[in-house]
Amino acid sequence: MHTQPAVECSIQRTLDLIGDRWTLLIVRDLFRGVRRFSRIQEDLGIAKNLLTDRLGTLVDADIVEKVPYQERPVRHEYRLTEKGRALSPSLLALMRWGDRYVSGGLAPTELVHDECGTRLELQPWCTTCNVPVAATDISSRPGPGRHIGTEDTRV
Amino acid sequence: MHTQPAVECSIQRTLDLIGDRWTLLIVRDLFRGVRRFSRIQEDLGIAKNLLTDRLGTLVDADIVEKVPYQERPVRHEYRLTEKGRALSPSLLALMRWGDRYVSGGLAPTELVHDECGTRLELQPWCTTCNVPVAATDISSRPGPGRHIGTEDTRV
DNA sequence: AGCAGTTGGTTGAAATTCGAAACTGACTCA
DNA sequence: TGAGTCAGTTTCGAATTTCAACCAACTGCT
Repeated sequence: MHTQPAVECSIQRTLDLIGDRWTLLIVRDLFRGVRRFSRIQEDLGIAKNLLTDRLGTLVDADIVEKVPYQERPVRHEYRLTEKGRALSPSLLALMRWGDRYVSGGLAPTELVHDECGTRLELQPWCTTCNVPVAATDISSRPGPGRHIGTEDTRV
Repeated sequence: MHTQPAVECSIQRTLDLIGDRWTLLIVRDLFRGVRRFSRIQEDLGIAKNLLTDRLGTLVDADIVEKVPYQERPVRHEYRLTEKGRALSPSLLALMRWGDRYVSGGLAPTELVHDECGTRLELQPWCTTCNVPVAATDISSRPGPGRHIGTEDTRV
């Protein structure tokens, strides 16, 4: 069996993995098609040794894969795996929050649905009631991945 | 007029503000009702000087407010503002990602709609087509908050 | 063949940030 | 009076990050 991290919170587990100052920005660049070491490095202004380190962590975590795009010399680019692409809702949520509260409501970049051009929103959505759910209408309860502890807390 | 940050990306602006190792965990604790300095400190295991610093940043950014909960001695607790509560989709997205990819599909904690108990999901949703949108069906374009630069890139 | 240029790094020092523990000050309660 | 709590501040050694230089493999140009 594959061992679970000790901490009993998926937010914390996630942030332990990708919650430093650079990692999500690297993932954002990969989403935008910036996939090569040197392009990412100059785009972000990150130190090269840190980029080496962070990309290694992402590859180890199976969020990113290193694929050769040419032989002689062998050069690689970094691509998001399915696990990495699954971070898109998180990035979109952070982006929409920034649009609204840091960029003063004026989005520098809009994300749109390919097929129809509609700007995308991201809301917790109740599939039963078919309504958007506000933060104040959310409760939490222990789920199947809980090993110990019982407390029911409000979100 | 209120000055915009120099960087032309709401993800980066957001992460510059709250993208360090502790800040989102502090916000998560506030969502969970852990609101006092000492409770947050022992819950997270964060050094007290850092907690002082991060809470100060959050208050300055109007994400958190410091409200007295008693006189003699004056003691304060930290509460999320509306801006802070608006981070719930981001936290939910990170949590669902962690549930799926770090916790092996077994959520330690489930977030549910108060009124009906349905577990909440978070997906980019196209309000025109009324369908969930996958990462591969998203494009980006410059929005009204863009000052310079023009590139249209794929997400 | 010789040489500059590109890519994707590694190495090592300096600056910055972090963490643990000690200390403070205002107050309570016995 | 004395012990305890809460919300910090200060201090200092340790860890992390940054910055710059260096390197190796290969290219294309002359």
